[in-house]
Amino acid sequence: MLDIRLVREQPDFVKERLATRGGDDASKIDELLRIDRERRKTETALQTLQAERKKLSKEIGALRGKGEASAGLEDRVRAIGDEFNALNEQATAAENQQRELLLQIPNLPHAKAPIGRDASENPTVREWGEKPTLAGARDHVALGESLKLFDLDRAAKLSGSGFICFTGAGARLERALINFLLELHTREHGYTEMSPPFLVRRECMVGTTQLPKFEDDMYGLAGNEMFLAPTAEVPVTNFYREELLHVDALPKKFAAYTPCFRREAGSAGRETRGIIRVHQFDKVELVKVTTPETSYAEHEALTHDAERVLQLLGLHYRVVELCTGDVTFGSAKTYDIEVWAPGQKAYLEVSSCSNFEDFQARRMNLRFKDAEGKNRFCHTLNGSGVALPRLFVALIETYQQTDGSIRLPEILLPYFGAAEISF
RNA sequence: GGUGAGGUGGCUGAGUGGUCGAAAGCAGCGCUUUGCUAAAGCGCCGUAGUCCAAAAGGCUACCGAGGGUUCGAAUCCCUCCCUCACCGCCA
Repeated sequence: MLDIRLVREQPDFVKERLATRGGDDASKIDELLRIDRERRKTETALQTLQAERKKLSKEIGALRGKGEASAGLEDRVRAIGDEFNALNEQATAAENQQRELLLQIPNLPHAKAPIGRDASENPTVREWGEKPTLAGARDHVALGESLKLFDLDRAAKLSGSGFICFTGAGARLERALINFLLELHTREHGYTEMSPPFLVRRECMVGTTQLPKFEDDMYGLAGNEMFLAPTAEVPVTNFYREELLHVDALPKKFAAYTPCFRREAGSAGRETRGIIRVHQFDKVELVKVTTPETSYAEHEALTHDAERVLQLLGLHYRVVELCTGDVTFGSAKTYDIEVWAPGQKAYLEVSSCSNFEDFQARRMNLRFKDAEGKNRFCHTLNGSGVALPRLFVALIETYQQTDGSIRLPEILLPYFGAAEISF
């Protein structure tokens, strides 16, 4: 969430930055400022009252110690109590209102973020490799069916539409890719592997900004007290929530494989062919906790770490920077990595690498003690490294052979145990 | 799931109704001393909110969270969360 002091001191700047996202956050800022004024006024009155009560109570203690009467004073303190309760209620209400409102307001896009309305205005930052020329390329659904890599019809029988069940070589390939990704990021890119819980508390979902705004997209359990994590970002970023880290311990770098659970409410019919958008998918996620000074350098590095996956697998991709109208709720700056899928004749988003600056850290009270001994909020970052089903799609569509088999890139041999998938 | 013991500052840990924002130790910072490494002595050292134009400073809150009792709560009571130990069940 935003720093209330920044909002208070530079409301026009905040409104201006928020306006680049589109939407009507300016009115929320005005409301926030009104509540903030009220809150502080109430708190000041409350504190004066408390100071009075504290002083009198001490006098009573002193009188009693000497065995003297204190009934008059006690009556006055009792009277203060009623006034206190009323004011206290007001102060608490204002505080809650302020926090709730702050939780609804998105992060300020980075000062240099490209201005734009929606995804169509995202500039391409770079491209790697070339589109393979495949005459009559089949798409992954046809390939998957003929090679029995997955079974969508029977998965629907188990769990409904939008679920995958990998089978045979498909299941093996999925597992091989997970191992390939984890090995790459932990052995070569210096991330610490983490295998976190998939089920997380409500507070964690608030910490990483999935809640309260996007509750409808989440799978909640036990009366929505717990949630199936929609990404490993949630458990991994919240790992140090409410902690004070030492500056020397930063940056923290984690790589985690987890399944991801998403309702995808409202996205029916959009990019839903085959296994491109599903309710449960595997992903290896990269998460960093850094100082404010290094977060942008770490962001570039994290993006490159994710790109390296596609480079090693020889898959053509492009990196786009999300414009102000498309950047996600909590992010200040995001790169999407989109891999080319010849069967789709389209780029598929396989990774979204974001710098949240202190937006998440403030929500989860994640701080560090800097060299001067001052406590400051950390910066948090994450990016997919990468999402499995779409990688799977690009891989089998890119490496399909004219005879219907798939010849895998050599680097996967130790993980998959074979060079090709055929009948 | 049951029973019991606990949750105090960055960490360890004392404190069972008022003078406790909280002893002591460790870590950190500053100074002094000794020819280095090191050690010793002295001092400083929690967080957040709020008042003031700001600094200085003041005030308030915070001893797991939320309620309650009381003139007054780290301390007593209730609920919840978490940790540990033992028992039960179980992959």
